[in-house]
Amino acid sequence: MPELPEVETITRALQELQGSAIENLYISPIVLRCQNYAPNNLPGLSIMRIYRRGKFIVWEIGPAVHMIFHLGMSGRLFLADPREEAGKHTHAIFNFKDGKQVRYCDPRRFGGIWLVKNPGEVLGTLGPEPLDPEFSLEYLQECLSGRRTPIKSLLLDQRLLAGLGNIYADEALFKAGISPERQAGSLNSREIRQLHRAVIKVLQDGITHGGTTFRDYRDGYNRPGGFQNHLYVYGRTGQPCLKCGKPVERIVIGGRSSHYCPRCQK
DNA sequence: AGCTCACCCTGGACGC
DNA sequence: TGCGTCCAGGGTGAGC
Repeated sequence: MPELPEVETITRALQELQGSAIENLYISPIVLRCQNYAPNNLPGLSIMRIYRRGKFIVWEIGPAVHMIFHLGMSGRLFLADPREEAGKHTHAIFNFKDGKQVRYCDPRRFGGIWLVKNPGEVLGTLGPEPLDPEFSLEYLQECLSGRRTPIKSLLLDQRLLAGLGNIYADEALFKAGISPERQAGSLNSREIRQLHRAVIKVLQDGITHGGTTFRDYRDGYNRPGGFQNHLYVYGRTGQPCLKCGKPVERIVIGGRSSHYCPRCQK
């Protein structure tokens, strides 16, 4: 389940493609979500820029095309050795004139590829980047104010904040000492400040360790990440809290599993 | 408008 | 060993 730190790690690896020209490509129609530009016109064009927005990876191609990837929960986008056989569930392959190859694989097919002229068509509803100054304490305060929905559900809403997923939302709430079930509007200013700091910190730490490999995630070179060794609550149901020793509990909030310490998180 | 929940999909874990 | 069942979850959209 690639979230912001995983997608950022992949994006950084793929940035070595900036300046490379496309030789040929294959995209399976089953992963092509939207297309207002013909893939046949791509060969010969160069990758101008590669960047991340929320959990999306954007390739700016030629003067006016954007190829946008979302990895869902089992997707991989990585530089591959063209001589190696493509695995099952390889839905797209990009060959570049300098000999590089990128593959897109996604067994569960929750992800997808968009080929559009205007990236806003896909990214337009996203909230601010959590690691940009735009995500200020005041902004978070405004988002939570008056909301009765559980804080956990709100943190996963990409319209308010782009890039947070289940793992880092649980970790941020643990770090801030806040129960995932709390109504968002009930947090006091001290708690909001702690949550604001915690969100930024867990994402930065995740990036530092190259992301979390819980099941499927691999980086832009198809290697696992290292942050799974630094998780406090996610996936640790029944194991002792690393701060107080009380067993970590798992509950379902808004249809998503949530892991928390009933003693450390109020 | 705000909120909850079912749905999409497949590999892997688990029980009998 | 092998079969069946259940679960994971991001984003979307239906329904209350």
